[in-house]
Amino acid sequence: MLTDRQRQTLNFIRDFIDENGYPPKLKEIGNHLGITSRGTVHRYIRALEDENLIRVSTGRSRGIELVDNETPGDESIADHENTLPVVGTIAAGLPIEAIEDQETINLNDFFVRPGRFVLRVQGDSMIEDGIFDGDMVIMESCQTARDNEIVIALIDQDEATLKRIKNNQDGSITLIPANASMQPFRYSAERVTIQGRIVGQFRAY
Amino acid sequence: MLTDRQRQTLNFIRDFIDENGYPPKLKEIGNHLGITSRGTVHRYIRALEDENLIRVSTGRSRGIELVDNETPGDESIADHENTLPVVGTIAAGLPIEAIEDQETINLNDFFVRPGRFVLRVQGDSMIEDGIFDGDMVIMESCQTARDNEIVIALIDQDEATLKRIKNNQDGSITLIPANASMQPFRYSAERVTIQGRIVGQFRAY
DNA sequence: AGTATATGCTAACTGACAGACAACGGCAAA
DNA sequence: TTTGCCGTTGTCTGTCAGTTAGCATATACT
Repeated sequence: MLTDRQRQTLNFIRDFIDENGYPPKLKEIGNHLGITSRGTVHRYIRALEDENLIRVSTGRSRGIELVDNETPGDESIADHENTLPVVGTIAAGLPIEAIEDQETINLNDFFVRPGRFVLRVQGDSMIEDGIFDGDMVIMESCQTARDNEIVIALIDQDEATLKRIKNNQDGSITLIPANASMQPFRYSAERVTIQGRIVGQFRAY
Repeated sequence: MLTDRQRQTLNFIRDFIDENGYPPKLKEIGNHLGITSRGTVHRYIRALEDENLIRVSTGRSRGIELVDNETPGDESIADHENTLPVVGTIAAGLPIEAIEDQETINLNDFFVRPGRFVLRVQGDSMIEDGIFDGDMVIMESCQTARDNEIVIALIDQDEATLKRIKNNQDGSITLIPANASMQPFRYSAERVTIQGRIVGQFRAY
C-alpha cells in the first residue's frame, strides 16, 4: 500500500512522462513535491520500485521507467476518464481543496466482476444496514454463504428476499432482516436457496 | 535511454534536416548546443547511433541519416464488459433467473462526471440517511445547495462535515445530521461554505 | 513512555556525463 | 603537394545526478 507522498510521486512521474516523453530526475520530482532533498525523493523511488510500480536503471540520470501494469491500452485513456478522485475522509475534517495528486477509484474496476449483477431493492427490511428502498445492491452469484452475510435467499422456489443469513446448528437457516419492526424467520435448509451474496451497494441522489 | 544532451542533439538534427533538407555537420550541431569541441558532439552521434535513432556514413561529411521510427499504434480497444446486468427488483420477488434481455448499468457512466469526487465518510452523523461510517460518497462540486440536499459544509474555513442543509429565511443556514442523538446546528451564512453536494453513495462489503 | 512509521534535511560517496583538447586520417580545394 | 576542413578516437577534468547514511520531527499505535 502506498503512502500519500508515494502516490503523489508516482502520479507526477506518470504525468511527466506523459508530457515530456522522458522520465524526470530526482530534483524535478522533488521540486514538484516541494522537497529540496534528493535523498528523500530517492526513498520514494525505492519504495515504488519495491512495489513493482517502476523500474530503475541504477546510477543513470532519468533512469526511471514505468512498469506496464496489466490492462494494456484501455488504461491510458479509460483510467483517466473513468475514475473519480478520492479526496479524503470527511469527518471533522479540513477544507476540501483542489489537490492534484490523489488516489483515484474506478467504479467499474471496483465492482464489476464476472458473475455479478445488480438488483434494485424494494422495501425496508434491511434499513438498519443502510440499505434503503430504491437502493441498488451488487450481488455475486453463489450457492452458499457464511453467517452474517447478506444474501438473496429464495424461499420455496417462489419468493426471493434480501436478508442477513445465519446457518443454524441443526441445518436450518435463519434469515434476519435489519429492521426492528420485522422478525427473523427460520426455515429448513430445503426450503432456502441462496442465489447470491452482497458485495456492494450504491445509490444515486 | 537518452541523456538530456543526447535528446537535444537528436532534436536539433531533426529540426535541421527539416529546415535545410540535409543533415548538419558536427560543428553546426556543437554550435547550436554551445559546444566548441567536435569530439564531444561526435560522442553524442555515436550514442544516437547505438540507440538506432540515426544512421551514420562513417567518415563522410554530413553523413547523418534519420532512422524511420514508426510507432506501431497500440489500438487495443479493450471494450471491456464494463457493465453490470440489472436483473430486477428484489422484494417479495421471484427467483433470480438468467434473463436474456437485461438492462445493464455502467457504473462509470452512471456516476463519473467532471467535477465530481469521492469522500470516505467517517462517523455516524448521517446514519439515518443510510450513510454509514466507512461508506464512500460521490460529491459534486458546487457553491450553493437547495434545502434538504446533503452537502459538504465547511464551517469557519476550518471544519468540514457532511450534513443535510436548510437555508433559513433570515439567511442563516442550518445543518441537520441524520442521527437522532445529534442536534441540528444553525450558522450565519458567512461561516458556512458549501463545497459540494451528494450525488451518489456506494459501499463495498 | 516506548516503538514504529512517514517525512524531511544535510553530507558525503560514486559513477555517468559533458566539455575541452590533442592527435590521426580521409578528402577536396588551392 | 600542400593546406585546410571534417570526421574519428582517446584522454583528462570538472560537474551533476543518483545513492547511501545519519539525524531530526511528527504522528499513530502499544
